[in-house]
Amino acid sequence: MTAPAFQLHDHAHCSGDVLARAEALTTASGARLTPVRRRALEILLEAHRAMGAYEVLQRLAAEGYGNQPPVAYRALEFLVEQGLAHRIRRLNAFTACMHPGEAHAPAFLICRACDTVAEAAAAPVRAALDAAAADLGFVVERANIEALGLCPACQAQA
Amino acid sequence: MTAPAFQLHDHAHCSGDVLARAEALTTASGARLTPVRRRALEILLEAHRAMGAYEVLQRLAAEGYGNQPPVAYRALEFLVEQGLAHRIRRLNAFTACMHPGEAHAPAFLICRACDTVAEAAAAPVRAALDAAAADLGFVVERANIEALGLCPACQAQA
DNA sequence: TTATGTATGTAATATCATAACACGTCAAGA
DNA sequence: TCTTGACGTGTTATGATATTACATACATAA
Repeated sequence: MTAPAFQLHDHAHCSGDVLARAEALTTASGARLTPVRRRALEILLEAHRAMGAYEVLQRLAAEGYGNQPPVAYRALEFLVEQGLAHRIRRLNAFTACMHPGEAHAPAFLICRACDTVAEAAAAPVRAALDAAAADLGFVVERANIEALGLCPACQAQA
Repeated sequence: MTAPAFQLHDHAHCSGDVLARAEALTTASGARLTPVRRRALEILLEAHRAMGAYEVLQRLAAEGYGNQPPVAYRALEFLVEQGLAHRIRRLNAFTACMHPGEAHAPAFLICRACDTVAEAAAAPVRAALDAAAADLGFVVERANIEALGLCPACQAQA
């Protein structure tokens, strides 16, 4: 387990808080946060890092859920659609969204040394992207913005 | 084959031009644009769209090169490192860079209807990303910026 | 020529992801 | 009440993507 996103914080708190908001959001939108889905989200929150689908699957299976890939992929896909999790394509992995419900275009900062992933405020980034796309007449619906580099801790070590 | 990046253009010209610059750049940097590597780049340029590694491999194998995955992955990885091609993670695919040598942080605009990929000028996007990262003390080395949406042509159809 | 680094070929395997179908549950409407 | 349809889950099977490890060849410079 790598260090939490670049700084220490009250993990139990942020985790429980997010989970509560996730419940509220899904019921509000008519979606169902079923046991598998809820557990998948909890697993991501507990790990507090990006996890591969098979890794999540393993944990789910250990708790009595199905142990075939679609079980994990479906739960994760649901979470992503609901804005409760994000997919990090560079890592073929998923991570819990730390502030669901708030409108945000996430940008991910991936440390190449310790693999920690942080979610940065990317509204200005998204705005610049929309503008660049508009120049070509392209309309952006979703965007993946992923940066690879060094987190503060790993910079210090080097 | 989908339409070239959102507008018609002299394809043979842009292709040959890029290839010539690729030669110059690699020799200048001490890297070797060997036959497989050169041919992989040509294949990407001819296709003028994002291609999967296995698709490129098939073409290479048909021309007498090795037919195992590493052949394609190594050539493509080389091209990406040299800035002659880009990897589109959302599509698990690669595409030739249309203006190698020019410093640029590419952003890709992927049409979800026709799968065409365009490379947008993303200097402002990258600047915004660097700034957001700096707020967290993170230093960006490489970035993948990929947008999914609708190209002008497909917007017109809808 | 020999040593060294780099490039390529190949086999084997690891990792990631989806299609297709069966079964169960629940709620809306006949 | 019965039926129907939508949704969620489980499972089998397979497809698609990517890498490790090792062998061989080839260039360059000491």
